[in-house]
Amino acid sequence: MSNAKVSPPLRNEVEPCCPPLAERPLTAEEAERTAKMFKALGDPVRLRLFSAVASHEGGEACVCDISDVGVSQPTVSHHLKKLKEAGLLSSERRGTWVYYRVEPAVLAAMGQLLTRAAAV
Amino acid sequence: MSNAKVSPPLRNEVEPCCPPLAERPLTAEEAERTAKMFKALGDPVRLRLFSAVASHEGGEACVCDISDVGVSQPTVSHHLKKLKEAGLLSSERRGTWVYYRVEPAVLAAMGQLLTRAAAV
DNA sequence: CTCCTGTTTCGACGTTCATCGATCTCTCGC
DNA sequence: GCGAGAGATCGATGAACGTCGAAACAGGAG
Repeated sequence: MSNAKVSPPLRNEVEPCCPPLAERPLTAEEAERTAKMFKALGDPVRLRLFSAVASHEGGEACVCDISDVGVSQPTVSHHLKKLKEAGLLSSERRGTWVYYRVEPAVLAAMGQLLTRAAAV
Repeated sequence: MSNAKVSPPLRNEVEPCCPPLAERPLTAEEAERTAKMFKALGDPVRLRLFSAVASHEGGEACVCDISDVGVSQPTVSHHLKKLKEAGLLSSERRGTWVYYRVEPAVLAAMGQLLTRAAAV
């Protein structure tokens, strides 16, 4: 791929992402958008990686600290990228190491999406 | 796994599903179990079907009422089966029609799983 | 019993995905 | 500059998944 220079609006403004599941039937695009986040957490390895980052102090962790999930290093990097694309994690390079941290706003949105569905 | 009778130090006995994501790093089997539920909601069609059931009055709906999601009817049935296997829906036959309803307890557990992760 | 309607199951097909080894980029220390 | 370590990217491969049409199954109506 030769789009190394491309830098589109990749920022996921996820606050208005999705209405509660029990409010009304989701439209096709709402479902498309929301399903991406659930799908990101729908893999055991990704879920472990995410949990490892979320449970680390400060809500952030170096890749080297969480790479012990039973898969190869490229696979870990691949899954972290997926989580980042889903808007659940953000990454920052500090010297030699890369740190990932959770996005609490997105998590809260997903949580309310479910709890409000249960409340009704 | 053959955990016919588990009685470990598991204080959250709400569901057989999962500890909060930010409590500690999930183990392999915890992640395996939890990921199944997220994966069930990780498909746009399934999410629309689930939302359609959840937003219907009484939290239950006939298949014929929610089959308008843009895919063939066998596909709808397939996805409803997946949601049922994930423990998110339950089905009941009443005469000619089959009604699906949401499982509020599982939803609440998933919600807390996320909101507590965000709270920390 | 026979037809009709609603729902599930069965194969099959094409796509997506998780995973790996090899390679590349970036940063630091010498 | 050069080598070493940490992560990311690339290309390939096998498994899992979503989708469909056809057929089977289950009840109600005539």
